[in-house]
Amino acid sequence: MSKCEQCIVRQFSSLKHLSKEELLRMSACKTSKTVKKGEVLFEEGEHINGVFCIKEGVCKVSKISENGRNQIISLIQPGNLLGERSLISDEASNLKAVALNDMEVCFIPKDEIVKDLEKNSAFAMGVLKDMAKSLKSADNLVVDMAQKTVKQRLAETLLHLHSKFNTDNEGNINIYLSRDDIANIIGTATESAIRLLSDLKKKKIIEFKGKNITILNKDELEKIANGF
Amino acid sequence: MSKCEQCIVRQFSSLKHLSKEELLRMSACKTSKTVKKGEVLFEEGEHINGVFCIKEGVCKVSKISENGRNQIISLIQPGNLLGERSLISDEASNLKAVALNDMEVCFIPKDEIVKDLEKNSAFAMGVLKDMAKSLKSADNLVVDMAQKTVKQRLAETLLHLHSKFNTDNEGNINIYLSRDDIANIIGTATESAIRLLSDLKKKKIIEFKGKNITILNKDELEKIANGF
DNA sequence: CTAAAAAACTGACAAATATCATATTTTAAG
DNA sequence: CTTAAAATATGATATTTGTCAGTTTTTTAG
Repeated sequence: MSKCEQCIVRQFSSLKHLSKEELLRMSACKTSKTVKKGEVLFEEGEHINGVFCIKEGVCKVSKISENGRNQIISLIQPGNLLGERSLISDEASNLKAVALNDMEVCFIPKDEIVKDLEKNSAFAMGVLKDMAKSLKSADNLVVDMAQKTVKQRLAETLLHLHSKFNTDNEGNINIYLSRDDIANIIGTATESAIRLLSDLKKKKIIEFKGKNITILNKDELEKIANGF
Repeated sequence: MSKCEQCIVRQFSSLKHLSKEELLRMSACKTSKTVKKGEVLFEEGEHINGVFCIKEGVCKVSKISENGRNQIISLIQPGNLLGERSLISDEASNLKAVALNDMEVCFIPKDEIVKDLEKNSAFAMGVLKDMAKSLKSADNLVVDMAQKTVKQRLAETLLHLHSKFNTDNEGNINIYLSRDDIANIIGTATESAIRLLSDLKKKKIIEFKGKNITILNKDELEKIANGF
C-alpha cells in the first residue's frame, strides 16, 4: 500500500498540514479504490462517514432539484478532498458524486479525520480555509445563476472549464462533457445548451468536434460572459 | 460596557464555545456601534479585519453581478456573526452588508478571533460547522436559482422569510422588505416580482398591505414552490 | 400640510428560454 | 459489420421573463 506522504492529494489539499505520524496513522486506516466512469461515489442522502481523496480522474458533484432536474454544482479534480462538508456537519450528504472518467480515490474514515481536526489546529485552519473558499465560489455561483442569462453562463462555464482543465497552452478544454452535463452545469435545457454552442461555433468563437471543445476567441467569450 | 457573557450572539453563535477568560479578553477589545437603517456595514472589496456580532436588527448581504444588478445572498439576524468568511480567507469581502432596520452590532478585531481559533479547537470546530451550514444552504440556493422559475423562487422565498422571521403563529412575515429587495432576493426584475405578488394576492394565497405580507394558504404556496 | 421624490403598480411588447417533435449522427453491443 | 440505442442537432411553437413607458400611491423633507 502506498504511503500518503507522496500523494498528490497531500500536496494540494489541507492534508499538507498533517505531520508524519498523523499521515502514517491515516495511511494505515485508509482504503484505496478505483471508480469506473459513470459509477457513483455516493448518493444524495447517503451517510458518507469519511472523506474521499481524489488521486486520479474527475467527478461531478450534483443535486436534484424539486423539479426533478439535475444541477451540477462542481467538478472535482485530482489533489482535492470530497465530502468534508457532510463530515463536519455530521449529516447525510446533500449532494451526489459520479465519476466522469475512471478514477483512483482513497477513503479516510471519519473518526480519523475528526481526531486530527481536534488535535492539529493548522489542519483545522486549512480545512476552514478550504471551506471558506468553497463558500465564496458558491456565493458567486448564486449571483451568476440568478442574474446572468443562459448565454452568459455558457460563456463563463467554457472559460472556467478552460482555466481549470487545460494542460497545453492552446484553447483546448481537456475535459469531455456531454451536452447534457454542460446543460446541467449552466442550468438550462439540453437543447438550449446545444443551440448556444452551435451559435458560438458559427461565430468562430469556439470550435468543437463532438465533446472536444476548443476556444478560438477568448476575448470575445469573456465579453459575452460579462454581458456584451 | 456590557460583558459579552450574556449577549444573544454568544448564545446562538459559535462564540458559545469560548471560555470566560476568552470572552473577557474579547469584551475588552470589542467596539459597539449602532447602524441606522440603510447604512452600510461594509462594502464589496473592503477589508473588514474582524467580525461583526449582530445584537439587534437585520442586515442584507448582497453582491453586484457583472450585469450591474444586485443579488441579495442572505439576511442576517440577531445572534449571528458576519464576516467570518473573509476573515478566514484573509481577503477583502466579496459581499456588501446594508442595515435593513436600525441595528446594534459589536465588532471584534481579527487578531483576537484568530488567536482563539488557533488555541480553542471547540471554537474552531464551531466556526467550521457554521461555515459548513452556510455552504450547504449556498449549494441549495444555487440549485434553486438554476432550476426553478421565478414564480417558484418567489413562493419559496416567502416561505423562507416566514419561517425565519415570524414571531407569532400567524402567517405574518415580520420583516419589511421593499419590492426591490424581494426582487433582488429571487433574482428577477422588480416589475416581475410585483406582478407575481399581485397574482398570489388575487388567488388569495397571500395578503399584503404595502410591505406587510401575510401568508394565507401555506400549503398552496408550498405546492407552487415545488412546481405544481 | 404640501410639494417633490421614491416606491409600487400596470400594460404593451420584445427577448430569452423551454418544450415537443423529429431528424441525423455517434456509440455500444452482439 | 450491423443494428439498436443513445446522443446530438434542428425547427416550430408556447411560455416565461425582461424592458420600457407611463400612472398611481406612498413616503419624505421642508
